Amino acid sequence: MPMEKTFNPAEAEARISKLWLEAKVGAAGANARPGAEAFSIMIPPPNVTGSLHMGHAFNNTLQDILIRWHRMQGHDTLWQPGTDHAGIATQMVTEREMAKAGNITRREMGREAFTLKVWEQKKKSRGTIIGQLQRLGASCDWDREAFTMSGAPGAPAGEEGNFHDAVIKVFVDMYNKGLIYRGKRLVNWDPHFETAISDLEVENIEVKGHMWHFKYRLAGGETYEYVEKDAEGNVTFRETRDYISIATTRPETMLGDGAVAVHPSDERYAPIVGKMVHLPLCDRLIPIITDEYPDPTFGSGAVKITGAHDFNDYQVAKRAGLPMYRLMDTQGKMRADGAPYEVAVARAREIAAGSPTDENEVDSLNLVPEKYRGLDRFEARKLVVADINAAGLAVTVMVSEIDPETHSEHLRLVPVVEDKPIMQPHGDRSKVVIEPMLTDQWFVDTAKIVEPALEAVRSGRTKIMPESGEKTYFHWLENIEPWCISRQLWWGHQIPVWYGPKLVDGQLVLSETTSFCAADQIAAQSDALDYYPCDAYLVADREAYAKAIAELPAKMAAGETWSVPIYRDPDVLDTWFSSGLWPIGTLGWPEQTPELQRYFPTSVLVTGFDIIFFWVARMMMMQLAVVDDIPFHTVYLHGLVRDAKGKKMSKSLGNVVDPLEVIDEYGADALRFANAAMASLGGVLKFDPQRIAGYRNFGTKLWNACRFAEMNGVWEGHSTQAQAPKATATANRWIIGETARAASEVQQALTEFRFDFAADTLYKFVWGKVCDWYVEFAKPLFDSPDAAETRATMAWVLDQSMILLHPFMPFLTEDLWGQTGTRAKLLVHTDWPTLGDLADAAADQEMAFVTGLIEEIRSARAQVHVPAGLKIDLVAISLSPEARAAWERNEALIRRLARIEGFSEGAAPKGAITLGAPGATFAIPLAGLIDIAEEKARLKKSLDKLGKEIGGLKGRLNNPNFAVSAPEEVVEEAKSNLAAREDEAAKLEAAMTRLAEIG
RNA sequence: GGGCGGUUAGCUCAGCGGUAGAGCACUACGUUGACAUCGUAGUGGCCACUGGUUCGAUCCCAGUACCGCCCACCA
Repeated sequence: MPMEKTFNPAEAEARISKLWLEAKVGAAGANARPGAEAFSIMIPPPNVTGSLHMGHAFNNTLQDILIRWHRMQGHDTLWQPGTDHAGIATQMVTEREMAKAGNITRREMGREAFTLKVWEQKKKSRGTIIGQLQRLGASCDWDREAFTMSGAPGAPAGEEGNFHDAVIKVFVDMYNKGLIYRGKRLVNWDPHFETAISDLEVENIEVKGHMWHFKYRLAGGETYEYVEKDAEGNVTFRETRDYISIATTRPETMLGDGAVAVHPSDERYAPIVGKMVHLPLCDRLIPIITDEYPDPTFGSGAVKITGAHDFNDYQVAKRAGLPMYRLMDTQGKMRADGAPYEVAVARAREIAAGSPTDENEVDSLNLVPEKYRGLDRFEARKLVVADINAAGLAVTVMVSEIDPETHSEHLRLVPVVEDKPIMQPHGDRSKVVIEPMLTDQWFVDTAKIVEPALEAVRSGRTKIMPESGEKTYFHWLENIEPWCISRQLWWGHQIPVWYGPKLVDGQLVLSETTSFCAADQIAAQSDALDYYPCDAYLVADREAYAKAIAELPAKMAAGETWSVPIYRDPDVLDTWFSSGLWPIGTLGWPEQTPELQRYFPTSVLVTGFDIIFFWVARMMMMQLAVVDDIPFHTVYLHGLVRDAKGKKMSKSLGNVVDPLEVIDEYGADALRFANAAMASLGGVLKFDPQRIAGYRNFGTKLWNACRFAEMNGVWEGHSTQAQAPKATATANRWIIGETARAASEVQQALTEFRFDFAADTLYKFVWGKVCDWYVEFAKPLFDSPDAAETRATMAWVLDQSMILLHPFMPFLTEDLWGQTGTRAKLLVHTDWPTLGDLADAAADQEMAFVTGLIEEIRSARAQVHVPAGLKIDLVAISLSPEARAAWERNEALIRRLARIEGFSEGAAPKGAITLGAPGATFAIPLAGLIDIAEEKARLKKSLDKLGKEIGGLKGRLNNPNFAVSAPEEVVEEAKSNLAAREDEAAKLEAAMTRLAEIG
């Protein structure tokens, strides 16, 4: 059956995809030579939140190119696929879907039932993602598909695996090594999801804010002289004050202030340091303290200190030993729990006066006055400002106003409220304002594990490219902060820690807790049994635990038999804690599997620039901490895919491009080739559909070259040949050399991860060399004695084209492969060529003469408007022996491609166009056809260009310093260049003279 | 505020010491034993600016301007 006129992606992709899947072409080790080196890539696992976007298509195209390239080279390859449970994001998507469907909420449903819902979401999204990857042509080992929560308790059937075991084991090991700790710290709190998040999950966004100025009055009605001086020490302002002025952008937090801080060197406030001020609206006194933190030149120089709601204040409060009163609940509302305000504030006064307390009591005290309790933090802000203004405690300024009715001017005091852009932290998922919140959380002590991760890159054991990524990596790791890994979510790996009452000197202390970190509940209970002098039993949660503990003393007193309750930490781990283990976890660790031995450390990680801290740095730290080895040898970082104008693709802008739609319209190969061509190092990747269309056309071009070959019997009896055929015809020798050159350039480019160079090389070779020239050369050769050799050459050249293009355009090339000759193997498993240098200098030179001459003739014809269909004559004015030989061997070709009728040798006729070629001068007699003026213009243009070049070369050669300083070969090159240009110019001058004779 | 990158043809980008490149777009013409998803020929650049190094700079160095991205606690 003859070939179709064009490649049909829709039909072929489905057919070939099925073929590959059934043959398991991507299985680990498929097509590996015995004893072959390993090459492995772990897919960056997509989140099971939905479907893949263009960034994924780009990222996975590059990985597939690498994997296919290595697999064809006979290496032992593994491309490990899988997905990420993506805790917060997937929980969010599931809740949103539930809300859309009008179902009950997560809390109404309960943890266990909700988790099952998320597993359903996972299943759905996973199916979409795998389908998309397969449509893109990704040749992963699909039988090894992994999931970051496989094997977790409560996982439905079909979700077996041991990733969960690996995660838990790492946690337990790190806990035992003291690399993980729990503590009450100020963390970024997301009031929407009601969970802590890490620093990296916070986006600072500039918003319009305000700065308010409040007066905190000195206790006991005291006053002081407030004096401002200029740089020379001259007094510029002086007044008697009974207050200190503070500024804030977050007035509602003043309810939790523990002090006012001033810089120790700030003379303005020296008289009142150590004194107490009234905290407005709160019936509390707080001290004026000194700390290095306040900047005396900013605002009033005095800062209110709210240790529980600001990261700077937290540090100051810790240094000064101030109590940190938490004001808000998990939803960012002003607290409404605990004792009435009067009771709480009375206790706070006692504590301020020196009454002993502890962290837990301070946290339990609700110092929010009754009228603000339960208000949203932004509502509370408005009310606090209004109340302060009403109390006359706002710093004010005198303004003059014109009464609109009486037109009389009068002065009025108004509170100072500055409009001020402020950087406000937002949750990267929830988009709500993040609240610094004092809570108990788990942390990885990153300082203890960061050094090997830095060293591995410094020493080059792991290479990050481009180099700028390396700098970013160092900068972040050198300034690493503790990593908060606990999340108050339901979807994720539950922290393997159980709590029970503490034993001090053999005595149970019910008010305190101790922890048991163990791989599972049975192990935890066993640890508890070893620890307690009695039995221990598991209770459902913290509330049940508190109830059981409360009942214990009575039981003990009554002499009943009793045992202690323990409960499990309800929190789950940050998603990145588990994705941080992706390289070893997917290979079966902690089991010492053959795959782990074979494919770890992995060869390359291909991922986006944006994820270097979240994932790359953490994988480095975690793998080195857990198995004491680097996770990958090379990290290839790429930019983010944007729309054609460089705008970020977002649903709200409506410029999101779905990769499946692109594949439907242009085919997967066109998208893939465009991705490769765009993959220059660094920068933004602009997605332009026109470019995709261009590469679709490129595929058609190759297709039609193969179709042309088919029409000429090239494929009859053809079977795959690794070695180039022996050829005598110049064109055949030339294209064989060009093919080998392209192959080695592609090899070099891919070795250096220059996908763009590789794509460019292939495009230019297939279109510019094979289709533009070789196919044309072959036409006359098919009618010559060299026909058989030409068929063999063309078959070989096109085979090589398919092989070299296969990693980039797998569907089209596999389809062609199957339609063209007898194939021992699928193309996906065909040997990658190692051709060496097959260039034939003589053939190259001769073909350069031929193509040059043809282009000259065509150009001349077009410029003097010779009708395209008209055949013309050619006269050789002079021919060197080499040029004569080249002419004679290629006459048929040149005649055909340049539309030449008669050929003669002799003197240049009058009224002719003159053309130069290496070692030869030709003329086209066009009496009657030629437009003298136009031809003169053409010659003049050429002469002008030559003149410029000759001028430049002469200038250089006449510069005495050039000959002295420049390398000899550069000088020689300039000389021979000059000679060639001058020769050419002389020919054109002669032509000009002849032209002048007739016109 | 700190760090990193960019500025080359109308657009998107390569190049990076020795005569400026590609694709797309544009213009003209379409004859050829595959291809109109095509062919042939063309138009189009003070390589951001200012200095320096060099025989020679788009390329190296310094500075300036503008544009990105990342990080950052000025209340």
